Amino acid sequence: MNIENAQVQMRKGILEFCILHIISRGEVYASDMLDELTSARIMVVEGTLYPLLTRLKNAGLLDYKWVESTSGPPRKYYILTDLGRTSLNALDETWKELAESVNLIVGKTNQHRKVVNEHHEALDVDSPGNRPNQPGLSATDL
Amino acid sequence: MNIENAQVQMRKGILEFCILHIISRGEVYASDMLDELTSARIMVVEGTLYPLLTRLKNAGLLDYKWVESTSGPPRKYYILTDLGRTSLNALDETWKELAESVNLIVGKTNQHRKVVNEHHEALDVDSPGNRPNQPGLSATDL
DNA sequence: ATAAAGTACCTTGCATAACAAAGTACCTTA
DNA sequence: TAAGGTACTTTGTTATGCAAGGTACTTTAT
Repeated sequence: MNIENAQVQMRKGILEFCILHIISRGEVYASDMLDELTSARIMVVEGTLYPLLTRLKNAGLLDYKWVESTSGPPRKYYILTDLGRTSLNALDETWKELAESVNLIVGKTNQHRKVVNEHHEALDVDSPGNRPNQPGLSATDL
Repeated sequence: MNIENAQVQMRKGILEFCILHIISRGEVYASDMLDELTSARIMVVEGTLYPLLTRLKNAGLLDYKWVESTSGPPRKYYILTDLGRTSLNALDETWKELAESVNLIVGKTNQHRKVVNEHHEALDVDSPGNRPNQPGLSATDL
């Protein structure tokens, strides 16, 4: 396990959520989705996206229709079903809660760092006083 | 695939990140971690946590020492290695970027909903005018 | 003593999912 | 008609979450 792996893991869970969001705004096909995900700096490849779309279709969250293209093979344009819309609302909640949970834990760490830092400053007779703008220690990090 | 599955997926990626954060604040053993994760409403079971700790240890991000307990079997107290600390900093960045990416996509959907809604209102001759505080449509959702 | 309950850590087997890579098929252009 | 582009699909590998069951140590109740 390396750090890149962990970063990949972190992105994994939210993919489905993002896909549903993108489709919720109107009919799109796979390349449209890849474009938008890329522009949001979420890197996804075809081998991930297509099976995911198939799973969501089989789960009844998506539907699609074939549309002829003027420049290439026909495309599968996806839309959300009613179930897909309901699920997306639920996932909106889940995302909010998840972000809250993580920020709670990260915030607690920053709080801890701050306390430790103040303790060290109190013991440090050579301390020049306040040290504003130290990385990771400002109140806005909470 | 059901909606619960998607919610589980969403939580998956951030587990490692949260564990590293908790350990970064000082020596803890598994039950301490489970308590904190639970209080942050992140549900994890032993069968998930122990293998994860072993993986992080083998990857060189964690170290541990056995400590006798006054009320039960000995405990493994974990600490971060230097590599673990470096990795945590990288994951802090990753989390920030991920949250930004997701909020970008969710925000775009809310923007879209707003436009669609305004369009419908403009066509709706029976419209009583502004409809403040409609769910999911306020500016603060962005 | 000894059984029962509590605590802590570990392992096995299964299901899911991301991804790389290779494949199929259709369309346009040279 | 061959080459290149676009779009969708499939296969095999790997990682991982988790349920369930296991080992081992300690305390408490009988």
